[in-house]
Amino acid sequence: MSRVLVIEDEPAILRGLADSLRFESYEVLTAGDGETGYELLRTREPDLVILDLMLPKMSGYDVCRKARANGIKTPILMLTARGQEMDRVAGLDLGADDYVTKPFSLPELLARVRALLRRSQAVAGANEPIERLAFDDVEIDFGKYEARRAGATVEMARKEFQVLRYLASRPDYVITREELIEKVWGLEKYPTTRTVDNHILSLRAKLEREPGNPRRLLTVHGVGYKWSGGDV
Amino acid sequence: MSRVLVIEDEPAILRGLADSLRFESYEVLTAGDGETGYELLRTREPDLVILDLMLPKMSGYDVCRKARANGIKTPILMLTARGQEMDRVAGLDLGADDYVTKPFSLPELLARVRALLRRSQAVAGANEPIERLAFDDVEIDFGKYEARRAGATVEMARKEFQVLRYLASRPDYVITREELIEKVWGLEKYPTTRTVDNHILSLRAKLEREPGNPRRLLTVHGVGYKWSGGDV
DNA sequence: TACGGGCTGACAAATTCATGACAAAGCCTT
DNA sequence: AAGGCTTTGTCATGAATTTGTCAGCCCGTA
Repeated sequence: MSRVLVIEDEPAILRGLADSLRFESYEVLTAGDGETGYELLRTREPDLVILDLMLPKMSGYDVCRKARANGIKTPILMLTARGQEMDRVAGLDLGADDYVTKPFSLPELLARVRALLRRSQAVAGANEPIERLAFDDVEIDFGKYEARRAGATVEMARKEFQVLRYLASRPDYVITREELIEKVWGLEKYPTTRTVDNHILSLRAKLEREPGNPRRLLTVHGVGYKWSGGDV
Repeated sequence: MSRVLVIEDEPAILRGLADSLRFESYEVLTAGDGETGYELLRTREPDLVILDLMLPKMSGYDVCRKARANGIKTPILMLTARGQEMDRVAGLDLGADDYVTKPFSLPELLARVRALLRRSQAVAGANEPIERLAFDDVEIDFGKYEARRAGATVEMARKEFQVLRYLASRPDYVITREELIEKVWGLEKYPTTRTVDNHILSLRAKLEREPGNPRRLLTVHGVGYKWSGGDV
């Protein structure tokens, strides 16, 4: 799961936030002042920062500005006390991505956290996931989660779509099982490499002309699998 | 570059927006009340309008409605205060193209501005909210919040209209519960994903021929739901 | 106060997914 | 070319996750 850094000086709020976030199974880092917070932001590379505006040693303002000035693009969710007279637009102009006023509703804050993370992950995708894939008599649309073969719908499970999508996004490159697990399953889950084989197996059964003698989903012995895009 | 009209009565926000937009090298027009704003919209033909909902003399609501009534198709980005009693989708009903709740994140607002401009320059929107939907023996008018089946009125709750509308605006594409919640409910409210299921359930009960074996409102296990528009 | 809409929680049902075992295939050494 | 070790194919099975469904509660409105 994602790593969230909370920088907040009021112990009660810090505690509550950290607990709630952990309950939602985020990894949580905390800091009680701006300087410590900035160090953690810089060194531990969280996926999201929840940043109070009023902090000892270095204000949230400054943490935010300094982070952006140093090219740190981590999404920042600002916490400010209501009535804290601050030009909101200007505040966000520092580079914060969203904004919640204290006292805040915890569900709302969590919702915003999720939304920010979702958005940042959507952007961060290293090599563009492909939207469509066509070969032989098969057509696959990853946005619709639809697969057809010779016009007929083929039922595929989510993991199958994901595995295939990842492989096919880098045609002809060999992908190790470890990489596949990291990218498709994420870092939290860590199934056996055997599991990957099974998904390959069922993909072959559904998509290959001769599942026992694959032409598209190829094994590279001792290394991993690859998607072969060329004509066969 | 594009010309943007900002209609907003709070000077601090107006100023901040105008500066930011200019910094992004847009040409910016401003108005502090609805009447002036509407005049500028009519006479200066901006490429985009950022429109506050609460305005002196003529509300953003009315500006929007009047503009559309007069055939002005300029994209409109609505600004609404949080908690302001406004239904998210209903806001779009007026003919606004997008909206942002205050306090908003400036980067997000700018992103939406760019998106709207891009969209308007390309072909008219891919996933505009739809106004009407007809299938099998069912007819739905989202503007009027009316649904009929075999000619007889079907009572549907507002949330049901909204959920259906969002799904049906992107036929065949799988929408996650999270996205549905964000788009229909917004981030201030954040119901359980279970809630989504219930609305789907009741929609199926009202619209599907065989609610237990749906043909239109389909589940995509592990991902979300989709509206299937094709013939069945 | 009654009522409909809407949210939650609980449990059952459905589906996907992970694992382990064993067979088959591949690779390397001799 | 044979043997031995490693890697992969394949399948059955049970665990885990996800969804369907329903009853009950809360809330704002008439």
